[in-house]
Amino acid sequence: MGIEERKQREKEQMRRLILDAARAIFLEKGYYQASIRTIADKIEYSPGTIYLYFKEKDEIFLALHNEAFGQLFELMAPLRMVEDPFERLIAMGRIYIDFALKNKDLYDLMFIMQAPMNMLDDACHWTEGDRVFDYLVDTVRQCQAGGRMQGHDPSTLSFSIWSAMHGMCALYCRDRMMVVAHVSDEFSSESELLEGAFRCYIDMLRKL
Amino acid sequence: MGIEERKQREKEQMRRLILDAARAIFLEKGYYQASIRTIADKIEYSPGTIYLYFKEKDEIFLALHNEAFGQLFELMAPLRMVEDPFERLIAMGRIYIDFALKNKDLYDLMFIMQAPMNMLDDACHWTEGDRVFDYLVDTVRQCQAGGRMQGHDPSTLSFSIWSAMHGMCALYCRDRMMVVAHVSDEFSSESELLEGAFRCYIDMLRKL
DNA sequence: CAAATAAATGAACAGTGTTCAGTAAATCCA
DNA sequence: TGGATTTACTGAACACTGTTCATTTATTTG
Repeated sequence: MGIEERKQREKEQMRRLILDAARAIFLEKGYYQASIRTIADKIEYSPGTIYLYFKEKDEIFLALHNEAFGQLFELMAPLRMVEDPFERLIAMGRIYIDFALKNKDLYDLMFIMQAPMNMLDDACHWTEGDRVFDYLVDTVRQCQAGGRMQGHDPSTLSFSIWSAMHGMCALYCRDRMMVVAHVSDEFSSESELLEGAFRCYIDMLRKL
Repeated sequence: MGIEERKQREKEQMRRLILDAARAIFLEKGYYQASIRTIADKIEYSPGTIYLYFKEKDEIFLALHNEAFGQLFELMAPLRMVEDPFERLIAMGRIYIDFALKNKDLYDLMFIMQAPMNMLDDACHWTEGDRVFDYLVDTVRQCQAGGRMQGHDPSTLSFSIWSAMHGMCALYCRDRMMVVAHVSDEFSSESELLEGAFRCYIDMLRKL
């Protein structure tokens, strides 16, 4: 009898229901407004019920964090079509920054917030992060095999590249870009500055 | 009569008392543990009193944020001694990263946390940030005057450089460095990776 | 010394994450 | 089908949060 299977399915549906509500509130009003009670209200269950599906609030946000990585992976999938590794590296950076620009809060959740990290610092193994980073290291290695960016440890260089990309995105997410004179918090000028800084960096990589 | 002056002085002393307690708790147990009540407990006043000296919690943390910038400025003062602008640029980066490494939570407060920014997004003028950034732009301009890093808008290039530095520090502060294989959250290996990535970046700047 | 001003209090409000005894529904077994 | 058992859900309660404000205490002024 498929009773066990149906229960499993219902459990999964309930998790989905909670996650969808949590994501909606999170994206609309931010992490702190996305309280257990507001999530419970939205799905018309009592607060206690949520704890039957998630051990704690941050576990919900780890799940959302993982989903968001899924989105980013999908956006990066077309990179396989780019044959030249250096061109692929550039395209990868562009996709990364573009994702941050268009999904500020998801980017924040993935790479800035402490919440999801608190959930996995026991095992100390950040699977989603590893996956993106490994792909980056691979690409960097291929660039080096093609004669570019010689004389640097690929992991270290990859981290350096990632840092440069993340730095821009993090300053954007956390509203630190207004120090640059011609940017006064307007989206278009912010994204222009990011584009400009990205071009600077690519120019550096090209000459390395 | 100096009664007004004494009152002013006492008011200032009380602010100091609150800020010192807040900083101590913040550095020991983090932002959320540094609640109004724990601060009030530490200085042996009632919670309500704190609101006679600060409009809201984040105003306390803006003050701490400003103090922290004071610290960073002091560390950067010796840069005036470095004559060659490019050497100065490198030294500046080193001081910046070193500050983040040794003052994780202060760096976080200065460049990552939303708290202090919430206090000034009306005026939209981040004085402390401007000051560091302007100094950076100046240095970059001097480098360009000396023939280095030609063909880039100094502001944009400066932002790009700052981003690269901030990226490393932010990934460090928010525990995203464990994706790099030979780093397993140990301080020494983290700081070694930061040093390595910094050297990579300097190498890039040199060739630009 | 009394009146007026200033400073400090702590209870109260509305919110938070989380727990858990109690209730309601679904399932199992005779 | 009917009663026992397991599962799902509830919502009050706990200990906390930032913030406000009537009340009390202390200081200064006339």
